[in-house]
Amino acid sequence: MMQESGTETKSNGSAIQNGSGGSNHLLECGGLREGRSNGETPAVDIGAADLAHAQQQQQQALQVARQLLLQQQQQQQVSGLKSPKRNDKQPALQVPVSVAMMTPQVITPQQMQQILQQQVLSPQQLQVLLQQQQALMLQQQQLQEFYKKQQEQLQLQLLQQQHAGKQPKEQQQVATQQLAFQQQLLQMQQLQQQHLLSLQRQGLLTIQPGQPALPLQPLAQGMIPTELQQLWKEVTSAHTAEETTGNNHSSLDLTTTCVSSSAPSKTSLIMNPHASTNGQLSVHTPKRESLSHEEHPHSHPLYGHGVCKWPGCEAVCEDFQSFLKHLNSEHALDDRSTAQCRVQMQVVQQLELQLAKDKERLQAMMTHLHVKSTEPKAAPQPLNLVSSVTLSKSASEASPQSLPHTPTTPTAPLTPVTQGPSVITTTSMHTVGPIRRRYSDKYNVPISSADIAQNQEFYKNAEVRPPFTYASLIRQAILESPEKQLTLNEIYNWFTRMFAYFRRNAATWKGAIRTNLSLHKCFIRVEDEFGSFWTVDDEEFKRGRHIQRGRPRKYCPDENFDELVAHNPSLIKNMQSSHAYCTPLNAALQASMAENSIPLYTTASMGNPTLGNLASAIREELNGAMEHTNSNESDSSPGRSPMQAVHPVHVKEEPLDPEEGEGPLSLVTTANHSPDFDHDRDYEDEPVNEDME
DNA sequence: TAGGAACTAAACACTT
DNA sequence: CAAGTGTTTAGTTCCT
Repeated sequence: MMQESGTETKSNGSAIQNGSGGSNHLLECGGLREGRSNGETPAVDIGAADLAHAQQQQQQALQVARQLLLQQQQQQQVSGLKSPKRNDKQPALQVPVSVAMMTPQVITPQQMQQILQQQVLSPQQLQVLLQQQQALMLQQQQLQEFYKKQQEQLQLQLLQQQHAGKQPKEQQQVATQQLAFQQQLLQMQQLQQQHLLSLQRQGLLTIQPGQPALPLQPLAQGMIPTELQQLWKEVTSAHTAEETTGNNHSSLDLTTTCVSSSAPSKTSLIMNPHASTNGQLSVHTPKRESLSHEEHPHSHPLYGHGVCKWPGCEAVCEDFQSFLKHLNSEHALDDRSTAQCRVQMQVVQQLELQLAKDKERLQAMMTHLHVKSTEPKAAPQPLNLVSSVTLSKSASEASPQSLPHTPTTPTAPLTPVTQGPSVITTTSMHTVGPIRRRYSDKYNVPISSADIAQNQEFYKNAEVRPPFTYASLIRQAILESPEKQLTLNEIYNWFTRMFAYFRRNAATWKGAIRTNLSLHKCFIRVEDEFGSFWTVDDEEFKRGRHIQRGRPRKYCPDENFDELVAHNPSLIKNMQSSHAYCTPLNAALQASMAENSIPLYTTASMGNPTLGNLASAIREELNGAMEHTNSNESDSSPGRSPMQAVHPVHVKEEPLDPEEGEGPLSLVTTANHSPDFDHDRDYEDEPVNEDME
């Protein structure tokens, strides 16, 4: 079990509470407290987890690159003026194929989600993303330029041939086009390969365990016969079409535009068909190569420095001729080469997808950050938090399909991501370690139902720790309920219902819930004849600090108080916590406060109108004084209601005087404390009052 | 580095 | 008595 815990800790990783080595195990061990011993396991588990995590990051990076690529391509396609017949002809093929082809390397929707969530966007990361994007754009530009040139060349050739005018025009042109196209393909592949390599170098692209040497397989020469066939067909038809349009110049321009803009996607387009029909060929790659070499003998992408650059080959070839020989013999079109090409295509496709998605996300993030940063209240840190939230949102939105959320295996490095979402820490992705995402509490940014709803499906199915604090979640659960109140058990149920993560280790998180309910002032326990339930004082929650350690016990059936409560069942926790020190008047005052701050209780707390009014008056006075005090207290009691601020400290009275009276002692003790509402006295200055009494 | 916040674990008390 | 509930404290980790 220790291992389990370790694993989970890791997997959840940074996300969760990496922190307590001891506590983490509990998460996994489902309440096996005894299992606490763990100091040792962590190390081992961590290793494995780290690996997993690294993989995940790599995948992430891969997808980022892909998305960028894809998006660029899409943009180009859209902008591409008369995108040629090619696009028209094979539009349907592309999608299915690409999807199918991606499968092997596909990141499950969940993983994607997690990745997205995990995306801890530190400034450095943003920078990296931007840089990557820039690099990609540069490459795109290069591609475009290249295609322009190619087109020009092609046109020149055409013109020349037409000049010669000996051969049947059509044949000549087709042949020329074919030549040029082959060349283009090669060049394009080369560029893509370079791009992939560069990605690799940047660490964006990593070899996946199941895909050995993947990145090393260039597209060059990867054209499958069918693809070539398709391509040529298109070329032919396209050319014909161009001819019909007449003007060579205009067609030239158009072509240039089209090609340049849609070339990359075309590649995939053309290739895609292949995926389905595992190529049998009719056209020969060798031919193509030799053709292209005739024109650019030394520019063969697979040949350089006297070495065959076919992935994993590196055979030494004295001269270009021998290289060609070698190429044709060793890397002829066979199953292996085809498979390699296919794999490479998948890689490219994935990269494209990821690029597109990540670009979207990046934009959303930046937009969001910008917006938030302009908001007066938002502090830099909250911004991060908020943005992170948005991040996860956009992530899920961007990839709705990624929501099939089949929970990944427990050992999967999912969690790390989890934490990411909410907490974009300044720690870069590599150090994703313990990112504790505490989303709304800290900065008084309550989770909106939308926040949770956005990823509701995800959290329901993925065993990912939600990036919200317990307090936030509890609040959410309560607020979501029709009555705005829930029993403890109902809160439990909400957690298990809404979050797959809370379907295990019940002892741990249930305990955490109880602790939070007790410690956070914003949670108010209300008793009625049927039992007790919890409500939330949203104002208190928004105030920020919820935990007030050492405050007097809330749960103390004091006689006077009980009576009061009997009439005002909704007397809140706040009151309870301090009632011990207070007289009924105090209670009334608190009730009034509750009334003002907690609409929910208005009626109840107003049980005694007179008291309520009186209390209100007093409260106002108090507020004035307290505000003064609070302003000095700064963060120590921002959320504290005046009453609580007044009696913050009864802290350990019970423990302190064990002799005094057991059992409901706290009540007794507290009750004895200060029968009169002596609030103006600052108890904080006098930590231990009991003794004084 | 200190302090605050969040979390976890645990102990204890009370209720059902 | 056991289980559930509620409170409190201590310790850990993370973040500022």
